[in-house]
Amino acid sequence: MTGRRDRKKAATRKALADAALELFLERGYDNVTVKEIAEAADTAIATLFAHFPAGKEALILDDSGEREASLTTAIRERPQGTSPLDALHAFFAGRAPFREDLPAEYRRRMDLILATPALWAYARTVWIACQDTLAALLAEAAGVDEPDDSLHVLARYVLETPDLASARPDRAAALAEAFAHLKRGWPAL
Amino acid sequence: MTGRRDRKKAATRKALADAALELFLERGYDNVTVKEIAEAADTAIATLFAHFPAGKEALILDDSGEREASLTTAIRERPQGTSPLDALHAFFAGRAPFREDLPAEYRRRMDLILATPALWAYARTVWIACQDTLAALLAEAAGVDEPDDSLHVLARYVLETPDLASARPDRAAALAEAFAHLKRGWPAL
DNA sequence: GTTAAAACTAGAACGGTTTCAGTTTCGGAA
DNA sequence: TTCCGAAACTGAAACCGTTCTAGTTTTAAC
Repeated sequence: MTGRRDRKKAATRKALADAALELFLERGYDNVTVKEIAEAADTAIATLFAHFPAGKEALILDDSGEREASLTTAIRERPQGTSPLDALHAFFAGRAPFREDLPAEYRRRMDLILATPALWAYARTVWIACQDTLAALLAEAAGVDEPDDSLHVLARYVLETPDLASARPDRAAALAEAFAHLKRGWPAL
Repeated sequence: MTGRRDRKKAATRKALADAALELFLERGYDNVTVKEIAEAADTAIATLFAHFPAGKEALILDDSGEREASLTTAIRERPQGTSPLDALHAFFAGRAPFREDLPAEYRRRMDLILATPALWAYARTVWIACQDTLAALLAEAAGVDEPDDSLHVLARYVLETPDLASARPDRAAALAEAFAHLKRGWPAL
């Protein structure tokens, strides 16, 4: 399953992502070209795009379903007596950029993303892409078969909230405010 | 004020926008290059970007503050006894892509936008850019001095709703559903 | 009529992305 | 062990949107 080939492939991918992060942190996202990244990782540009077909942004914001998985656990394994919306609030409040006490490594990375419009926009689209999954999870939590319009709307608002709250002076307060209103708007959850 | 120079400038701009729309409708947004558009309008590529610095998408989605103005009237001049949220609901329900009985000219254009991810995404960002304006309008309607987190959240959710509702099978129903929940979530409005 | 600003121009350059044809590397079947 | 085919990788070319540059034309104002 994990032969030499797969190990080498993973190594190439990691070399690319590492080189990209280092260069971005050093000189800023917009001042680094994919050619430089490929050279730093000692690969061809075509190889870079073979590993990250979603483009330059994906070098930093590697998705691979990790988001959907974390959302799923956040809802499915929430403490008893906790509403799905409270679980989601806690989920986001415990992550960057809302949680403050994170290792410097994470923080620098998040600061880069927050400071780079292209990266922040891409991060948002990756979260929004979870809308169907989240709507299904909410339906499950509500004991409904299929998510209807109402749950899709809620899922979208929830996933939009981090982007929105991050732009406010007090991010955590804005996040809490948003979830408070969502709870009022969807009292059944 | 409107001398020959301004008239010619406006003509050039219109020639570019017209050529773009015609070519896009004919062959699809992604199958038309800016070079072709410039040639069809008999201008240089540099001229195209001088008129539409926001890029290729702006050839179709010309902004120029028209959106903010229409939002402002929708809220300020709403019928007495109508809540701001009802006014916004009516505002969006009366526009493409929610209103169905529009001239074929508008419809083809909107179908193009809906069918082209780049255009649809750009349209969304232009609407989202009205967030501060809408938050201020909501504050004004609520008799508050400055919009707080709560109103900024609401403004964002409202502006996000058309994009969201358009992706649902019954657009108008999804729009209504979303506004119903927003009204519950912000009962003061 | 002169002048200066503004519109326009052609062409080069840049950066992200795709494509292509060809090479190397490896896993698995024979 | 050998050999075959798939997969990773490569360099180079091409494409497209966008910006830049240096220079030309047009027009408004004095």
